[in-house]
Amino acid sequence: MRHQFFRSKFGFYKLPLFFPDATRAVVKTLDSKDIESTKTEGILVNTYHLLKEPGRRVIKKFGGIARFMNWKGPLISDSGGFQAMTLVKKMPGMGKVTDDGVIFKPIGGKKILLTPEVSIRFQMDLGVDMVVVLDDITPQNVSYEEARKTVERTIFWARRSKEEFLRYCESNKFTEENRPYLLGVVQGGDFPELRKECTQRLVEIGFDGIGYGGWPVGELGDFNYETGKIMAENTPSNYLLFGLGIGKPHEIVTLYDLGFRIFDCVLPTRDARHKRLYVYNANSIDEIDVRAKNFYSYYVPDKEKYYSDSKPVSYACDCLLCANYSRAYLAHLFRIKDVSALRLATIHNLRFYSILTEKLRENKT
RNA sequence: GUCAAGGUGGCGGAGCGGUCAAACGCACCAGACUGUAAAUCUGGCGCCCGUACGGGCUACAUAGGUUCGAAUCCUAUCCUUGACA
Repeated sequence: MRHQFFRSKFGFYKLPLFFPDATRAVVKTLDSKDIESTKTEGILVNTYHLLKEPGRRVIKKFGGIARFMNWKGPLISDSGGFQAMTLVKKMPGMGKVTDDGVIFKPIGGKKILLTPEVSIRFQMDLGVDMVVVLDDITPQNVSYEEARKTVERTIFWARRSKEEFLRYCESNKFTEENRPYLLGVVQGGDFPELRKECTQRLVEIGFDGIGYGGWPVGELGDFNYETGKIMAENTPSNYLLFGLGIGKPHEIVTLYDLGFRIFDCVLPTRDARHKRLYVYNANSIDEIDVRAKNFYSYYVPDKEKYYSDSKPVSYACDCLLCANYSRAYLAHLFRIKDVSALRLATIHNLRFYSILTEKLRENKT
């Protein structure tokens, strides 16, 4: 039986949940009350970014990130590996990956050594509900041999992370009931046998769930659902399956059907800032059918044809934007480059995603 | 009225005899964005034909002229801005 609920300091939340990325303890252009208004239940923050700013001391003083940003809901932190790792692998001048961890030197910043232990400790200090192990990301288009190496290192690090996690829980007197979830991450790129092996070896180490790591989409935007299937088939039924960095609405629906229950992604928020709003192809929230073939489309807010359009962006939405303002007004805000355009668009897209998870919860499959 | 500077594509603004359908910016159109170096990036943008390489047509206030060749030089006209009356 798959999990039905996500345990958080603030209670139990029905799955599935989508966690927009509040990488630096803020969903860009929104504050915590805005996020709440979109009926978004949880958010994801990033270890690497928060380690840099505001840093360990401030976090400790507030007793965790939730109080720091006044967020009262599910909270997950990412290991920080993704940023350092993808950047270092893209631009070797910025640092390197060794068995010990990632040494990363951002432009104009000071060197940071991120090890599995450092990552776990800091995430525990953040006081989140789920911590994610540091993993070695399999880059796109690498050989089997190279992919295999990343899997080996991912497993090695996962084991060290687990040990560090147990140590921390013990010395800080966490119990099985109040400790955070620990998530392992599956690598192996597009090699099914590697993903399978990685999944099985993570399960041997023992986690509360595993995440779909690396790049789920190919160069042509084709999503690799096969990996998701392999993960689901090779994990105990009480494991939480997490689609890290996933994804587009229809991808979430498909992975949900495979057993995935947690997702996080920058798409709704970044797209909003880049003038892409998501709109259900329906005339009311009740009429939305997330299993219909093309159940949503994109709306580009500042087109000339909308300059005087008095309709809302969507009738199948009850967000701050759709409930109060016309397309014409939004277009105007974007045209004069007022920051409120980004805020309203972000609020709208987050509400789109929260409606998506609401629909999945109703619609048992 | 006199003198001066100037009139370039939807707008701003380069160019000042050939390599100019005209830099660059804005606007507009299309596309991308998946554990956020991203309020970003890419492409198109006179008209017509072609998927494209390309070809044709009309264009740099208007009308003439000089030249093998003009947005670029000359003349006239119209307009704009500034200075002086």
